Amino acid sequence: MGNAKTRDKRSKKDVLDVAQRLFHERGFQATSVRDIAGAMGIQAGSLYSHIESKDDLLWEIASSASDRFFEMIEPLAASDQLVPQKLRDVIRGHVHVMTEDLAAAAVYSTEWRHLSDDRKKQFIERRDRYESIIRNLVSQGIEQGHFGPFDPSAATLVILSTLNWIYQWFRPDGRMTPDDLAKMMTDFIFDGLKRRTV
Amino acid sequence: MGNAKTRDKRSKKDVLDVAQRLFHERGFQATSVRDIAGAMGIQAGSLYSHIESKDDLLWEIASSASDRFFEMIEPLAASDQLVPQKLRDVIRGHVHVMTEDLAAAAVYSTEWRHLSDDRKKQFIERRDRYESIIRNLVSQGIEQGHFGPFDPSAATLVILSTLNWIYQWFRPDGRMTPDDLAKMMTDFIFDGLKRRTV
DNA sequence: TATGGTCGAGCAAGCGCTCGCTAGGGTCGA
DNA sequence: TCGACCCTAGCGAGCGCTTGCTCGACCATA
Repeated sequence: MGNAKTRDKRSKKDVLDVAQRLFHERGFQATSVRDIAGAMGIQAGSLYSHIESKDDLLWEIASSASDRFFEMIEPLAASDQLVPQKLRDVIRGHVHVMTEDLAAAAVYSTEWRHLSDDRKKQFIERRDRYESIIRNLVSQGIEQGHFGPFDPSAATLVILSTLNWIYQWFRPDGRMTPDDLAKMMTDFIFDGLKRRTV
Repeated sequence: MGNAKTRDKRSKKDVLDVAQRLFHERGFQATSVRDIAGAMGIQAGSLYSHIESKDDLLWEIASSASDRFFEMIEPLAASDQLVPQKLRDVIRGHVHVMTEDLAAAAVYSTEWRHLSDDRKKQFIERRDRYESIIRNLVSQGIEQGHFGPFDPSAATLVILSTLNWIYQWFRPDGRMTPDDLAKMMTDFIFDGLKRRTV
């Protein structure tokens, strides 16, 4: 019937945006395709002119988030900075990738586990590769005497814990900017809570 | 009493144990009552001589986990230790409550959001009260000059991020014991990654 | 004999997804 | 310039299946 609204071009990207917002708010399993369609003002069946399946939706959101983390980390890890500075840059980069799209960050951090088995496997492999880049930095930092004598794997997981929970509490309209958050995260991870009597 | 499998008395506790294990493994929404019953070797309908509803199950798991955190923190916060020592004790206590029951920890950390609206509200209130006890310790530590000049709210959330992600990666059969983990967590949160040249 | 746990059939609602169909816009040959 | 054509985005009915939950019948134990 062609009023103004229906004439707006809807693309796959629109579906992805709505879907990741709802996946963030309610979780993947608790979001039906009717919910997604409803939030776009169309019928459930109509979604399928844009997408193949609900699982594809989750996959595209999760894997493109994964891509963004790699695009961020690879140049930083390959730079000729000292190891502690590289790690600082990576932490700042990770915070920025997350805060730029909190909904995607939520999918990347938790909703991926509802992927189909083979895609889940792929996702985990990629995520482990990302993790190992950070673990290498931590290991090198320990070997070079910059960092204390931690277990590199555990230390890496603790760092990523801190970073991956951000989507749970950070609100872009709060009093902290992403830059504030990134600075705080690096300070905290490097120096901890204690006052330094430098 | 009972010798064979079917002769064992099944209690509500058995259902809760199985349910929280599955909620941990697959998430609340992805676990059907038939899954729970199946894992116990009975039919779905039979579950309902033990429980009222699936929502009740989630509520009892989440709120009894919440209880355990309060039972741990209240005496510690009321002790006459110095503030930094209190916070160390609380961190260690939090790690132990989590590692003693990782499945319950998972429900406490993430699955609570599938509670019905009024119960969710109750849960959040309690969790916020727990959080505020920690925030008070952090604030006092900052005022007394033990800790650096952080925003107490943000610092508290960062601490809890680290702690609440534990259920995602800690495995009780791994090479770290809960005690190792607790020690590492306090060291990390207090001193950060950097080597101290004390 | 009374009771509490279990079975298994079954209900209404919701799920992901498919289907035949159509309105409207763009393209193009005559 | 105009009709014939296709394509895209959407409708809405509905399929096969699963969901949380109910209920009468059954039966071993106390």
